[in-house]
Amino acid sequence: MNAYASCGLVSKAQIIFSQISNKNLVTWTILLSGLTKNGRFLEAVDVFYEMVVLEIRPNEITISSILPAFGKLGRVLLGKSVHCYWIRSNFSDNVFVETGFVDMYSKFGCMKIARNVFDNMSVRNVVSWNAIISGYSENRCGEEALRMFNWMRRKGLFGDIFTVMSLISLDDFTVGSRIHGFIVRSGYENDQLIKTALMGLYINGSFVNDAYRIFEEIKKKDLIAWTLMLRGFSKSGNWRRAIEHFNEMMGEDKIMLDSVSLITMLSGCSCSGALQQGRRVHALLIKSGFQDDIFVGTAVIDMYANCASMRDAKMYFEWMADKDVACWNALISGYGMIGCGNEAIDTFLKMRNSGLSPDESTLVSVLCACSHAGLVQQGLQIFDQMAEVWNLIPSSKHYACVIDLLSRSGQVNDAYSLMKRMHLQPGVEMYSSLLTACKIHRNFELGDEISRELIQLKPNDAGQYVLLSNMYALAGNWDCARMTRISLKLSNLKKIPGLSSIEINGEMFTFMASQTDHPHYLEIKEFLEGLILKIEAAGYEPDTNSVHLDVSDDVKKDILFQHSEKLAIAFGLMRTKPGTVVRITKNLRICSDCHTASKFVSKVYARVLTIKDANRFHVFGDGVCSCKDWW
DNA sequence: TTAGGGTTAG
Repeated sequence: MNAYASCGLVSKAQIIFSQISNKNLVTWTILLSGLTKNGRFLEAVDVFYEMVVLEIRPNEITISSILPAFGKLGRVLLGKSVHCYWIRSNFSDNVFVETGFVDMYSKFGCMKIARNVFDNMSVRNVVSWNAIISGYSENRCGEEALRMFNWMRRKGLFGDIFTVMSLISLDDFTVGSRIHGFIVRSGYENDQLIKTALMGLYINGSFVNDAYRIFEEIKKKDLIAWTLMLRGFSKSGNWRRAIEHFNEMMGEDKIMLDSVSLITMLSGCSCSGALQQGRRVHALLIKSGFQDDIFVGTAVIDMYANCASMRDAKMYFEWMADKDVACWNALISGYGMIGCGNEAIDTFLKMRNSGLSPDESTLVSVLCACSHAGLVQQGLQIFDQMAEVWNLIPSSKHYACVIDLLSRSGQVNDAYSLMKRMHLQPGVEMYSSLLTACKIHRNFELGDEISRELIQLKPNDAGQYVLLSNMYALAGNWDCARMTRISLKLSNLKKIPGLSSIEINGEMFTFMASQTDHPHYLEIKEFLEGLILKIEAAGYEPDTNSVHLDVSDDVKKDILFQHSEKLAIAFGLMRTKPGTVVRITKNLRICSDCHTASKFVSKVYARVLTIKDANRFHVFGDGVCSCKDWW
């Protein structure tokens, strides 16, 4: 049994176990440890219960084998009762069991208890130290993790590869560089797992090129390294590279895609709006047998929803045999983003009828959908029912949705007082909703008050300065607008540049405003000049109010015509056949002049345009937008 | 017969 279990053939071990007529504690324990060693925690807990029922009293070996299952499954009560049993039974000190408890409580997030067990241990080895260090690390107590690491070193223990992994997973760059020397001295620098973990550290810190350098150093790149690098390209918005990387990865021998790599690629397609690549991945996952995977399925629904293809999203959803809350959430938020508020609410009701209980994200998606569709009454009603009907305490995300809902409908004062009344710390997104609404509804007095609070709350956010400066500009208060711009420059904060992307024949093209060095700049410029003339003839007037700079109207127009959205629209019209949908993704919110221009383009060129911005979808057709100008 | 590590959606 042990031989089979040790090389991953637990089922064989189970067969032998069932054939043993005189089972004893040792045979039971081998089965148990075989299951936990192979990640079959649920079955391990079942076996443990069976032992309890049969009154087979576990010894220290049995207990140290089952504890990882409790930790991984979050079985807090069961874990605690076994801890009580251990104390009551007066077992002698055992480093395996005690370390197991430290690890288990760490996984429960109970660091105080974990530390207490650790402090009371009479013997500790490297594994015990690693358990407490990684516990602090996983529970985001970096300082404490480092303190324990230093204490361990003072005790004369060097630490091993697991110690290094815990410190890397602190995801703290300063720590990363501080322990680099330790990594080199320890000789683990060339370990593949360490390299992968370091890649993750770089990617999370947005140093994608550094991550790629490590990736290239890895001689035998495994699926995890490939997937992590894919996430790196995708997370940094380098979608062209992401798609190339994925294709390259599929060409590698001995690489078999798994659900994680598929989900990572689908998530990239979802963020970028790469529908054609998304469809390819959809076909690929069916070919590789992942059609019944509920995680992959949710990622497919999310991808189609984020590519404005709700028909495909719904089709996949209906086709899925097993659905959990996340699948429903993906569909609901899809309807919300595209402005189909009633469909979102309908789907929400259907989900409840199917017997599933909504979770926090469900309610965020539904409230957000109401906000996008301007369904004020329905949104407020759902918000009021949250606590009573679904036993969900509104989080700051829910408040943010409702504040947005009220603000946009013009009830800015109500929204402001709701924010002041709630028992949570107001977040930046709430202030942003209020400030944008103050701008739209020209409530400059409240806008001024809100902006003061906002700058105090988050003085280091460039976006807030821009918003504030834009509001001053709209109010004609150029002095304040200029001052705000100057303080932004002085503070050295960088605002995120607006980028618009479009996928043409599976290739991604990204544009930045006034980017004259773009390889397609000249042909786009020429096309765009003709486009502007055509839509002007149809009645388009450039909205120079969208340019928040104190310059002449001609310069303002020049700036407007170089917006990244317009460059992408022009490129899309140039490179796609008449009748096809032009799909664009923008990382920030669409500007109001580009919104107006898109409506005219859809009419003059008889094309459907979809623009996904940071907030929602705009579908332009025959001179109108699906958002009904509500955004 | 016993404990610990790198990748993933909403």
